[in-house]
Amino acid sequence: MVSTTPPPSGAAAPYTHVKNFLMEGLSQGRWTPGSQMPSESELVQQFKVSRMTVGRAIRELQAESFVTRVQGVGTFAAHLARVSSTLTIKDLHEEIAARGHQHQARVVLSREELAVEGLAQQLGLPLGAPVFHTLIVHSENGVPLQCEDRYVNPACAPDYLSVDFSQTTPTHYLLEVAPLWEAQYSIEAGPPSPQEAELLGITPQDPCLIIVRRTMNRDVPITLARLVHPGTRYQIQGQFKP
Amino acid sequence: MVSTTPPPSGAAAPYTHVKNFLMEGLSQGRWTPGSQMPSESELVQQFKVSRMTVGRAIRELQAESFVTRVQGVGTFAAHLARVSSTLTIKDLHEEIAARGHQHQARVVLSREELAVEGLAQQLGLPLGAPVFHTLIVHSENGVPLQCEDRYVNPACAPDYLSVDFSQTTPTHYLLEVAPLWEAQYSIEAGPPSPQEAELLGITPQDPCLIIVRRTMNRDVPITLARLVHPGTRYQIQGQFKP
DNA sequence: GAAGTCTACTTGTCTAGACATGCCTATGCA
DNA sequence: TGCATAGGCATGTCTAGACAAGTAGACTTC
Repeated sequence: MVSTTPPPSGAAAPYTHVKNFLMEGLSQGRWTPGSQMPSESELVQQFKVSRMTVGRAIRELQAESFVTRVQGVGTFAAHLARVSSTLTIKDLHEEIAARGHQHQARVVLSREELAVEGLAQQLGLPLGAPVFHTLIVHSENGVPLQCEDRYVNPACAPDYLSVDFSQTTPTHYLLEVAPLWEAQYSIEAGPPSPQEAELLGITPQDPCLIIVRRTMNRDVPITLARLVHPGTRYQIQGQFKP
Repeated sequence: MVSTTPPPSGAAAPYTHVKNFLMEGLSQGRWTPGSQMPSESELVQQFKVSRMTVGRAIRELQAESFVTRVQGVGTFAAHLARVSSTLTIKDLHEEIAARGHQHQARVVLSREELAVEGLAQQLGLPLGAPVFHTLIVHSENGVPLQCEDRYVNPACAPDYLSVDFSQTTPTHYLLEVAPLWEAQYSIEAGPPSPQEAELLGITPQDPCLIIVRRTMNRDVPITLARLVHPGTRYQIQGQFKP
């Protein structure tokens, strides 16, 4: 028993053994969606571990929504019919930096404006209230990648207009001001506006990937952003699990 | 006896108290990203609970990526600079049904083909191996919404071609055959092919939202799908938290 | 001064048992 | 037959202590 090499599979923590056993069974259809899975005490006997250990394995599967549990009844294989899943969006600056490329930001516009009707509603402000408005073009190695048209609630970031956005991104700054938030987004394909086309160096006929995102901190809207990307130069990539 | 029973007025489990305390501090900037947070033993003393209880609270925050932990060093407020987050994709059929609308599927093509080079590689099959190929147009109340061009690994779904896809969707069927999977995707904006334009009733100049998705079950590729949506009629919506 | 060693602290994990809560069913009584 | 109750079982949660493993700083030795 003088094994110097820690075997990655054999010497794993007991709770991962239980978890893997359950995951395997789920992936092989051993427990079909909705059917009852082994109880904690059965797994305790089978794996010769304590109930806390089994409980942790199952609870993690529950958090990943592979199983559902009902107190007093049991644990059941989850219905995975819905394809709702998680996928990932990265901050543009980091994405470019991760590729080892140069990120440039050109601030086209940065001023205070008065909110018109739809905007005021989206930001939860009265009609005609002052809002901050920036328009920034982000480039990778000199090639325009994103046109960022953003409105910001002044109450959440009073110093927003005095930030040098050629050094940092609005997203990054706003994350510091309000670190925790939720966002609603929509992703669609469409043509750029004439101004956006000019800023991105494309024609108004070129298809663009457009993300509209509204960010809120505890029901208080922080910012509303329209991100326009040339379809030929940008795509969202990632992976997800059910 | 006094300490074990949670007071009926407090009503929440102790580990949620700890978790809420930490969450509040994070949301109020009490611990800035990267700074060290209280150790488990400090929280044990502060909340007068056992280490398991504190550990569970912190571990859940870690799973939600609010904190990062390093063995032997401590727990730290996570850098939320990356906007990597979860967003949701729903099954098209359910999405339409949820709106109370009618979903129709027209099977344009359903046959076995021989894999050409790029396709064979993507599906992990030898060159010239048989693959299943379907081309289906999905409509909402008669309006084409999606052109689904899909290749399927026959080993994973031998009966794929005999399924009536005017009744169910390939996604739904494949979920039953192989309930657990991972997927890689890319989302981009681009023009449709001439055939896709005709099937969708649009012109080849209209911008489209194109999702390319490869689904795998434990490194075994199941299916490769190209989903083309008219930009004016379809958008991905959802919400996420950091 | 550089290299190795010791120690304190932190997270990672497990145990064995306990009480509480919720659900189902069998039993007993009217 | 109808209803109330008591078990049985499953999950939900907590405790107090234990050992392992990794890190950083202080200390000792060369």
